[in-house]
Amino acid sequence: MTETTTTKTAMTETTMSETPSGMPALSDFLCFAAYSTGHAFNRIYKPLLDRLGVTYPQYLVLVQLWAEDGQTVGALGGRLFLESNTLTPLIKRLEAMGLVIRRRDPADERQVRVSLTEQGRALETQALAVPGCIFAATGLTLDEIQRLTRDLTVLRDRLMATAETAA
Amino acid sequence: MTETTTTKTAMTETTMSETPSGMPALSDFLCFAAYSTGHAFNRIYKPLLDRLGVTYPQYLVLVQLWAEDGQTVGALGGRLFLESNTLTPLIKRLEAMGLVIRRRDPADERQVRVSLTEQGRALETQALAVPGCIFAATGLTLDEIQRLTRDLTVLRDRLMATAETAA
DNA sequence: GCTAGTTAAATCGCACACGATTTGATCGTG
DNA sequence: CACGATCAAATCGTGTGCGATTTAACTAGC
Repeated sequence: MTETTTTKTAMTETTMSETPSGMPALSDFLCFAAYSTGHAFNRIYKPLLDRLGVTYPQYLVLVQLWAEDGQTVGALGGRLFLESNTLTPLIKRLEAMGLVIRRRDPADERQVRVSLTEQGRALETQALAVPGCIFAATGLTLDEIQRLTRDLTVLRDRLMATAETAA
Repeated sequence: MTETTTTKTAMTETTMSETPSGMPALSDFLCFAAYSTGHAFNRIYKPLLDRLGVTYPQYLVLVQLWAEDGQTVGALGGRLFLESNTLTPLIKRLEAMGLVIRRRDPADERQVRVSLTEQGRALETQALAVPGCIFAATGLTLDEIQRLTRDLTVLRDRLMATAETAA
């Protein structure tokens, strides 16, 4: 109880399993669980999105635009937590595929508005089946999914608030 | 109850909020929550790992090696869910930094074993503070972290099992 | 109304991820 | 022992992510 292992962290002092080296086991890292689950989702999405001809981040942009067309690059980035350095080339690829058009906003030429083409709108019909497939792959109930989604969202927002403060 | 909206998925039929287009709102996507939480973690880790001079995936490899030195590329990949096409260049960067050495296994020349250098072992002391900082950034209790980690791990393993079956 | 400061995208460089293929070593069967 | 199958890494090409910088457009203060 009155140990002298003062170098240990709060995490390792209590219940986390620990390797001989003193570092907690990787399986205990929440961040690794989030990291690897994200990749696992990506692998599930891949075959479904291949049929649509888009990648997962491209799909996320399209979901945004199906909900509200003509958003600026900044607005899309705000919702997806991505910067223009990631979005600009991604959206240019969507444009090259003929799914969207990029236009500078006449009222503020600094901004670029992204609009769906007819083909881009049409793709939503194909995409409607995707969420159901993903739902089935999780093997979770709707309640479990909602709770997990909420918990992760709370965590994400807290992490981003911390990152904000640190900056 | 006896609706005719047969094109809707199980998810959209029940409780998920829905945009005018018929696609569930992005905030409802569990996969997006995992995806964005992973990125949020990455941004928290960045300043901590910058001091160690490594990236997050490089850090994960080092955590593995601190737990068990001399693992093969395949064994590391099995634990991190990464393939040699990702790991090989990553580990070569660790080698270029002088943190690890790569050696072909004499007993089976197909395999490459990755071993920590003195400098690589020494880095663990610096890294011991990292998990505690991350823990603080989450603002969660240990119980909450453990439950979320377990839930995510279960989900990840189920997704990977599905991907396995589909292949 | 001109200039300094701010803002939105775009650009550049680097490091993952991952599908697909290649190279080299090992194994299994005849 | 031979040789095809299998296996572990490595290689190659494409597409994110993101820090840092640049460019162009707007805004505020004098």
